[in-house]
Amino acid sequence: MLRADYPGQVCSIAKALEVVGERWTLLIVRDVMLGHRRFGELQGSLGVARNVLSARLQRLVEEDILERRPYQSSPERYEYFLTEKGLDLWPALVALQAWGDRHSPEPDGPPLLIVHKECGGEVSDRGICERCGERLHARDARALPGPGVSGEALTAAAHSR
Amino acid sequence: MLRADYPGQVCSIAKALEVVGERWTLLIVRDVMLGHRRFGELQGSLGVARNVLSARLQRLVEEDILERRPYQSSPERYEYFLTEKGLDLWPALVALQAWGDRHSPEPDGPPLLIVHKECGGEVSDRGICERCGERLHARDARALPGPGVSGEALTAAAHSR
DNA sequence: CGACTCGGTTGCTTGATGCAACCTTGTGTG
DNA sequence: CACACAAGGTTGCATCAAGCAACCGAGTCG
Repeated sequence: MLRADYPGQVCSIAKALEVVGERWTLLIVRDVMLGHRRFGELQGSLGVARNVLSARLQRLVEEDILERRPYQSSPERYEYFLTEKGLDLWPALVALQAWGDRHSPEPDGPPLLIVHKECGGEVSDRGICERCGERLHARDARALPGPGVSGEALTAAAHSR
Repeated sequence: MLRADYPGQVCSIAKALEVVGERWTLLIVRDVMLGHRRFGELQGSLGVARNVLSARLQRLVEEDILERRPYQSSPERYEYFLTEKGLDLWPALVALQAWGDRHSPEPDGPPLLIVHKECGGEVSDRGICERCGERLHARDARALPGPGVSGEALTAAAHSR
């Protein structure tokens, strides 16, 4: 997506999409949620062009969705973490994932399962635990490889390629 | 957003964004949910370029998110309606709107309130009625101008500019 | 007969994206 | 010491999508 400003729109969806509606942005957020924190890791996992990734990360930090923290000095190297604002995107991502699972399903089932950390129940499209009924937030849930994920993809993920 | 294909991604979020992640697409879906059904109406409301709107509508119809129905013949004129697949995007839109409201609020409050048709209760970011607790779908809810919408915007909306 | 409406399409310009090469700071190897 | 390699970018260039204005075709209105 282009750097999207939607002039004249009063709508909050438009405002949200101005930030997270650019191409790659939501996928970057998802990847950070899944534990990818470093530039190279994100680049390899997403296959996005490096300059574009660089621009998106900068914008996400500016918008206070990601935080950039050094994990070593000399040479300085950085990791990206989600802020509270970034973590708050979780329900939207869960809803999108559920929509994708429902309407263009993998033959063997969903590639990624989201489960409630505490009770192990599956999480619904509304971000609510199907087992215990609790209304969850990003930190309450964990993603597991689902039945639809292929062997090679798993291996690739294990090597965090 | 560009016509986004995210090669090599197994993720359902990526699959969802391939379709609805293009620039303008989600805003078009939102607009149709709000009752804008015709080409000119959508174009005026969104301010999107006509060729882009045309391309998006075509793609949305191909993807079975919208349905194109004639409402008169000679000359043939068409309206766009959401399919079930399109209506299923509602939870994602609600989540995005809630995120926008929370993290870049209008000074006077949200521009658009979503309420449960039956009981009039406000709808949470999870698409659940705050009053009666029911888990809602697109057809169960209605959007009302909220406190944050300015007088002129209301007038403009009334004239469906 | 000319102006207007609706729902587009066409052509041109601008700007974002994809790709490969390069840079900088530092470590490991022979 | 020279060389290769790693991480995290930046730069330059080609391509493709978006924005804009003009046009089109079928039909209605005055």
